[in-house]
Amino acid sequence: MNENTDGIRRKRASSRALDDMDRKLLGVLAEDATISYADLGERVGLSPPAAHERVKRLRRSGAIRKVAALIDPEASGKPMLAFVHVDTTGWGKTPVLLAIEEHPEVEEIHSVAGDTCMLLKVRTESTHALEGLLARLYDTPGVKATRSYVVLSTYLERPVQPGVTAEWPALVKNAQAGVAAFNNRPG
Amino acid sequence: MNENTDGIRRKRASSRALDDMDRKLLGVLAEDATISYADLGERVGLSPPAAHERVKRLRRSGAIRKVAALIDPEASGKPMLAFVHVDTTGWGKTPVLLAIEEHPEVEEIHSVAGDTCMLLKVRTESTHALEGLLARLYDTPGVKATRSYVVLSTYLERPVQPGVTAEWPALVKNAQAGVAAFNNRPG
DNA sequence: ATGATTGCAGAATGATGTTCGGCATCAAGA
DNA sequence: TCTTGATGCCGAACATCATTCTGCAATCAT
Repeated sequence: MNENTDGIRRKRASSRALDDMDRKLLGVLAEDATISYADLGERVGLSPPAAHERVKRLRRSGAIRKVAALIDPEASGKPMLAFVHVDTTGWGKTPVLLAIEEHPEVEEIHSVAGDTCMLLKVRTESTHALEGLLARLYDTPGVKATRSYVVLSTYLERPVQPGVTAEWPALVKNAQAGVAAFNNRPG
Repeated sequence: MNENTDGIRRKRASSRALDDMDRKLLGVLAEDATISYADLGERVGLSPPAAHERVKRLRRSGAIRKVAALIDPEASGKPMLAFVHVDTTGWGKTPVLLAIEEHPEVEEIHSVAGDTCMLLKVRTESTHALEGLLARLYDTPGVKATRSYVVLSTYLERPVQPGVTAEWPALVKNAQAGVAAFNNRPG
């Protein structure tokens, strides 16, 4: 066997699975990326160069997409948040819908399965601005209807977290099923 | 008048409105916060210390919430994204619902206006993990029903942008409003 | 058993963050 | 109009940190 024993594409050096140390590093950097490598290394139990090496690898591999300043919505003048469900006539309306990403108010555009076609996350200055955005949507050919869910309070909003829940209590019927599911995981 | 003329709480030094330079800085830093102050200053037309001073102010004022490493969802082992609408019996179920934020799969929890009470953004390892999370939700007292919108494709997903749309074409009823909006534009 | 590879620590170096002093600009009040 | 205070910027100095290099230890494969 010219391959490792624990999977098909392990050890390919540029896209390896994250180990515990990587997740610890990501956990710290996801919270504060301005930390020095000395402090970072101390937090995870690594020397500064070792921490730097692993972070560099995480960046190259794409595990760290980018390091960015997260802007306060209210400070940027957009206190209103809403999720907009868009129903279109037929499929393939995505290209024309993507035009609205020109507006900095639009933060997410997803195609979803369910009783709606597209889902938008938008952040606007006011109700008027939301109305303007909806008007812009209805001007788009193929847009049949929209339903807006205006956020009243945000209790949690954070970026992608490095951790995963190891075990979902209600789903583990027996130990064997749990182990089988674990071994079949895609990562 | 011991106050500035252009508003109630201008010039309070710790929470001032963002000017054009601030938005330019935020625009750059929202994309890449690893840039050096020398390059940052060059991008916006400022000396390194001046850029540093303004960025420091933006951090102190809270306009920059934090500088964080943005993690690739697939690299962290959570390729599945879903929005979950939660219907509860009556109000005030938020405190018990907040317990699920323990799971790193849960990225957002909002209370919304519309035909549902709460809205969750969750990112899971698999459909099984999503099922486990839903089971966890149904175990929560007061949860009546959930509707999940599984994301098929994500066309856009970005953090809060510094800019705002100055003018919404469909909303401009007369020239005067348009000119006023134009003059107030940030860019 | 042995050679190759990987990952980490310590030290040196270069780049960068950060602070300081001085100057120009602007607004308010005499 | 002149003065006074505050603000924001620049250039230079200084301190800190990122980054690289070398060597060593552990691991895996032959």
